[in-house]
Amino acid sequence: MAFNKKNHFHAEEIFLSDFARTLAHPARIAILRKLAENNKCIVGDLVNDLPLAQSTVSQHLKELKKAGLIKGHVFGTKSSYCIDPESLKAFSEALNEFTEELMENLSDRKEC
Amino acid sequence: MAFNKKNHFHAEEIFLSDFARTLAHPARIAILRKLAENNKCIVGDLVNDLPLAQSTVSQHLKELKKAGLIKGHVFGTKSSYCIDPESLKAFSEALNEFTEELMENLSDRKEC
DNA sequence: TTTGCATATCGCACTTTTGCGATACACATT
DNA sequence: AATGTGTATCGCAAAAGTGCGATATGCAAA
Repeated sequence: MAFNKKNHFHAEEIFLSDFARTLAHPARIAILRKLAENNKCIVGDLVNDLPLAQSTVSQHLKELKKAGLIKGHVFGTKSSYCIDPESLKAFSEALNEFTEELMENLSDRKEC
Repeated sequence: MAFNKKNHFHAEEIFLSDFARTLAHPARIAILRKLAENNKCIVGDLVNDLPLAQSTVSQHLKELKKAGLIKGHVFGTKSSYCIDPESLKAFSEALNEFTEELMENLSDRKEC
């Protein structure tokens, strides 16, 4: 933001928007898909599957990790990543609660 | 993106990430909350409730509208916005399917 | 019709995100 | 020890996002 106003919003609004931002790139969605499909993936394979440079993929992995959605393990010269199921569940539930909350309020009324 | 590579990703990945991007700002989360609470809101009230200038709020509304999540109605000199329940439902379901898909794959295996 | 009001849009500055090549780094192999 | 391999990090450039004041626009009231 040009002049950060995050402090002026509620914690949960920030939590939700931060999580949404983590998913706000097709590459990161694709990475999560692949990690789930294969349970875990070595970085090299991800790079081969994605239309992005190795350094770029590495950055996206870093962001997902920072958000807590994935975990990284190093073995030898390679390293692999996998989804953190706990974290995924927490995020998923938070988002669900949010949309549920919105829809509940809506269902009471018809006009608009 | 420095050099747009959206074309290289799958349509659904783009759909999901675009939706996530729409939610990726606390102000837009807050706006959705208020719209749901009040069913609809005149812009002036939103501006009063948010720590942002009128022009900025207007821009966030524009983005939410562009994403299809809200609808705008003009009456007289004022205008009001409300959530589009259909669209909200569609988005919510898409996100759910995504996280379900991820978790299903994960539940089969233990190691990581 | 003039004036005022509510909202949208424009123009600009600043920040953040994205992408990539180059490089650093850690481990393996020879 | 030297070399190779796979990944992370750095530094930069370009693009997108954010915020706001100023202005435009469209309606309403006087």
